[in-house]
Amino acid sequence: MGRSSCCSREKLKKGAWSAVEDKVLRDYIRVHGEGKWGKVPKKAGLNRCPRSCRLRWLNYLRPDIKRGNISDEEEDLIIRLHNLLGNRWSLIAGRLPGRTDNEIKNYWNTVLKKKLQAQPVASTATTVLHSDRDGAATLKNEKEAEASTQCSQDRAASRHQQSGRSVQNVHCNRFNSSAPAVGDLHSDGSSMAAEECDLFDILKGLDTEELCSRYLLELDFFQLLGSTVPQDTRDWCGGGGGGDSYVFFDDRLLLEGAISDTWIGGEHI
DNA sequence: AACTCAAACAACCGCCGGTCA
DNA sequence: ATGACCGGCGGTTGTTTGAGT
Repeated sequence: MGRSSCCSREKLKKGAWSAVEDKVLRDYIRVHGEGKWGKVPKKAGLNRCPRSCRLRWLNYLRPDIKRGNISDEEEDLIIRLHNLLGNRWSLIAGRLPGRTDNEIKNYWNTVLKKKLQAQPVASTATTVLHSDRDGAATLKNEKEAEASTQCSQDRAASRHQQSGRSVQNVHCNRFNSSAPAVGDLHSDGSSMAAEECDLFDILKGLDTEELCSRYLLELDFFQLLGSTVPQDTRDWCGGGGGGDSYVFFDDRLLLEGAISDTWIGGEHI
């Protein structure tokens, strides 16, 4: 399995792209469209490997890419989605129109990770659940905490089992009590297009391993998958634009006494 | 002005799953 | 059935930039 780098296999240019190369690639894709990356370098006359072309297009040249700083709302959303999905950058990026997985990954690794680490309660795998107000939902020991976070780590581990690569940066911060409320995030309804936040669409991106936390399993999660999606969830997913009743769907998964209390912070619903 | 260091960003790499000949 | 290829993903590395001294 695997393969040697296509760039090193042949004598292809590596490193930063020049403006000329950008233009050539952009023009080529404008005419021929995306896809068939294997043929792009030759046809476009670029001395680059196909993967490099694809990456350059996806992460930089695509016209719908939003350049510039990550807004507070976007940052909030990234944190929340990361809580839920772990390092599934492409899935997270799929919820942030105009942002690439690479951009989000970089942002997480350089900014958010430090921010969350600076908040002692927030984000380590062994302080998964914590209530700093009444303590009711605090996990009493690390084993419990680890059990609830193991699933996403397992997934990452299995992904890397064969390669023997160590698993790093696999976080499971879904009970991050410092995370701001989604109601704040979406109160203007602007950070997500309606079609972008369909509950089922999001759930499609998950697998059962992602949901194997004992806390999640204790909830009647699958009921959510049936026809009884709560109205307020639909409201939020519809991007209804305002209102105080927005409840993110994974809040639902956590809405059990102190858990939800902890995660939501109590002031937002 | 020169240097150091950290942050930010772009790009590469290894791997996996799907597809197709 | 099999192997090569392609597209995609996440982790890591290299380079650039900017702040601080």
